[in-house]
Amino acid sequence: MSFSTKGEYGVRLMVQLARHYGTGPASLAGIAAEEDLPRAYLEQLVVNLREAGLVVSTRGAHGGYELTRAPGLIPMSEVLRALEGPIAPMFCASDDPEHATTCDRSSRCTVNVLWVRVRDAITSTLESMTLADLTPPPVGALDDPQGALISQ
Amino acid sequence: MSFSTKGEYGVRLMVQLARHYGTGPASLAGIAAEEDLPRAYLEQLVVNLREAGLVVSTRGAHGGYELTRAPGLIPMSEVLRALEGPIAPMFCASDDPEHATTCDRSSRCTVNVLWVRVRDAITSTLESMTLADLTPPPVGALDDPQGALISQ
DNA sequence: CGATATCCGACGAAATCACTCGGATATCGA
DNA sequence: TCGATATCCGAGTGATTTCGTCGGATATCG
Repeated sequence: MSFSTKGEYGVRLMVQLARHYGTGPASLAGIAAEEDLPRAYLEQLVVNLREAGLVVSTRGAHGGYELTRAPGLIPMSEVLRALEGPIAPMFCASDDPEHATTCDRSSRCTVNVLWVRVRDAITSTLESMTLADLTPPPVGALDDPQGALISQ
Repeated sequence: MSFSTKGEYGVRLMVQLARHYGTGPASLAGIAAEEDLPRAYLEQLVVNLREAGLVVSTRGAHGGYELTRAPGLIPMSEVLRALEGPIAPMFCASDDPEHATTCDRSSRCTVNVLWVRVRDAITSTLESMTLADLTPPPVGALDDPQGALISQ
């Protein structure tokens, strides 16, 4: 019962992009260095983020990736769905109707409600948080009272 | 992001034990047949349930397993912790303090709060449901709308 | 005694995870 | 135009986890 490193690294990648938001594209090499993550692996993850429309890329020198929206407008549910696929604690309780394989026990299954409730708890939590909630304030904002609240 | 078959099969096993609650031990062979699950595999899972104090076993002929408590007194959080280990969507957000490996990023990590909230959403959902909520009422219980026969 | 169970450890195939590698393509500054 | 810098893309790989199976020891009941 845990997210993989795709979710972990991908979220950290997105936080870095949020910190650079508005200052042009940031390269994977730079982010990999800042977060101490394998660059070639991030390359794989960012494909999913791009296909989900969360980031856009600029090729060539001084290229890189940037968010397509302000961090406050990007719910974490969208980020994790892009990285890890549909949120489904069990195959019979996916939030993607396409991947919800109807199990042959459905008629007499009394357990499904458990997985559905767990799924809804996860998705509503992820929907209630945005990238901005995970992004530390810029370096100069030492007297920001909410900054201390986030970093606790 | 999903529970394994340990969680799935184990919960279904527990539901069967709940249905048999109060009528003496139920054998794994019988439950495996009822749920169409591999008996030898259930044998492995039930070890964890026994060690967690959720079931007791009776050896020998006419032996089997039975719940140690009424289904209504068994929260699903306890069942899934026994089957899947500590609930932790990320290694740095385990509900078992012993397994909560302090990550070296903890001082500057802004992402941890996300995993903690997801974890709390899962655990509180699992704590709010008991085995009785997943156990269909017995066939002859038409005059027991509250399911009191199983839940207490 | 023999049928029925739990108990216990070991083994193994298959899938998934967490990457790495090599090269093709695009863009910029000099 | 050249070369440095990046993204893009598919393939491959070793380690780990998952999902079981198997064989046998032990306990209990009739």
